[in-house]
Amino acid sequence: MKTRNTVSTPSPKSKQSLEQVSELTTNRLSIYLRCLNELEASGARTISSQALAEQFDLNAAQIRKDLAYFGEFGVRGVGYYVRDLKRHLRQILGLDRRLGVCIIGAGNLGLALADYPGFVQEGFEILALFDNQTSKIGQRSRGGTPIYDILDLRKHARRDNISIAVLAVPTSAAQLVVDLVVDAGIKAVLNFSPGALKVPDGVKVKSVDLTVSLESLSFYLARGEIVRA
Amino acid sequence: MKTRNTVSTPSPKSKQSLEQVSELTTNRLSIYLRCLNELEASGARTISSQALAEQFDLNAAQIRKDLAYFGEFGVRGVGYYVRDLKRHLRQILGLDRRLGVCIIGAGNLGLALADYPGFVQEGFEILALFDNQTSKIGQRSRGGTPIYDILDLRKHARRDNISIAVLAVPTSAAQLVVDLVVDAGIKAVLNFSPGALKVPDGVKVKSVDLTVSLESLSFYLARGEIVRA
DNA sequence: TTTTGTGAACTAGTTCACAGCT
DNA sequence: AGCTGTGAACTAGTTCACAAAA
Repeated sequence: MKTRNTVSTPSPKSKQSLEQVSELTTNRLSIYLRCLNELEASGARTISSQALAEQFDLNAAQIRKDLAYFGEFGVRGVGYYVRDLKRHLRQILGLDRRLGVCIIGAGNLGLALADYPGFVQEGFEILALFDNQTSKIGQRSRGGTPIYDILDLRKHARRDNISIAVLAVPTSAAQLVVDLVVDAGIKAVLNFSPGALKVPDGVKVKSVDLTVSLESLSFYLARGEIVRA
Repeated sequence: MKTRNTVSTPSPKSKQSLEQVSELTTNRLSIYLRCLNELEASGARTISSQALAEQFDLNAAQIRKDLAYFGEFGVRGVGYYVRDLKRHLRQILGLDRRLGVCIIGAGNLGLALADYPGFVQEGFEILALFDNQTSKIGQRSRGGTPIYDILDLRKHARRDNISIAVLAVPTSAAQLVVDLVVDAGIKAVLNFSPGALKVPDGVKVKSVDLTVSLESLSFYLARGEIVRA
């Protein structure tokens, strides 16, 4: 609407570099991409926000608003071209390239994550595991991911261009390890340890807190009993 | 001064059964409990919301407001008694009892979760794994959790009083499996499969979506490059 | 017509600031 | 004095509803 530029590729808004996009929005972009993958697999060429919302239990206005932060990808009277929108979302999410991932902690969880099929997806590539136990260093996960010495993290991070670290270490080691990760120049961390981690500005941490999740379910169960009583 | 044998709690507000408490609040209750555990371990007897906020990077007013949904646990001029508040939080979160947990899917992830130390905590007890592969049924996880036939889920759920199911199955099986879980009378599900699950009212699903988490980190990295450019 | 993109209205969540209790 | 509990103010997020475009 603002752009007079009527080219087929809808030039991304200047908004993109100026406005702060909420994490709730970016999480949904990821969900939209997944929906589009399904739609494309089922042969759909176009989809309206209305149809997308109905099919995947979302809100149509929210879909449009989320997308509108990044450009005008739709066609009025038609909807969105599935293939086009997919491409745009992949670009917005930075998935139009390889993303090197390492997993720190070659315990049960780390090894499981290394071979988790849902994890090896889109542009992500799990390049290495790291641990401090000498008995593990030099071994490989079942799927073949090599286990290196945590002390060599910086070296490998640079050489293999690792951009995301997944933390699967005991709680007691978490802060120490994330400091090493930051030191190795890695700017994005997916943390499975409970509790908050201190990192400098410019480093992003996302935490999956299993204790909080379970306790929240417990609350729900306890509450349900009260209500029913 | 302090609880002598205060069996009757400072009468929980009638609010408790009436008002709808946000999930953000219940997640934070879990975090507060963790903080209190740390504080108690370090010998603190009382803590003010201010001190709690400073020490754990929270907001004092929010702590007070969150707690106030459930009762008046503080003492003006003093703060909160650590041990008392811990007890109240455990009761609110329904952790003052055993909670039977099962894990569905005895693949890498399911087996790792069964033995994950952070998982066996508070009132939670991982009682069983379930799978449909005959080669796995009858075996045990390293930590000793038995693997049963998914078809016997209902039987075991009743016998062992399982109240929470953790789903660690392939995406393609997720909806089918959650239907079995619901059918077995389980009312709370922690889902590790990507994508939404349909469940009837009265069943609570919490999802940990690793794809969304990773893609959100990727977005952050891509955005960072744009900003810096 | 259909459907987008978006201001406006609404709802939810957070933080402020202070009366009132200890 | 110190600190809680809470209305009020503020901020963030969602949904509505409609003008404009295809």
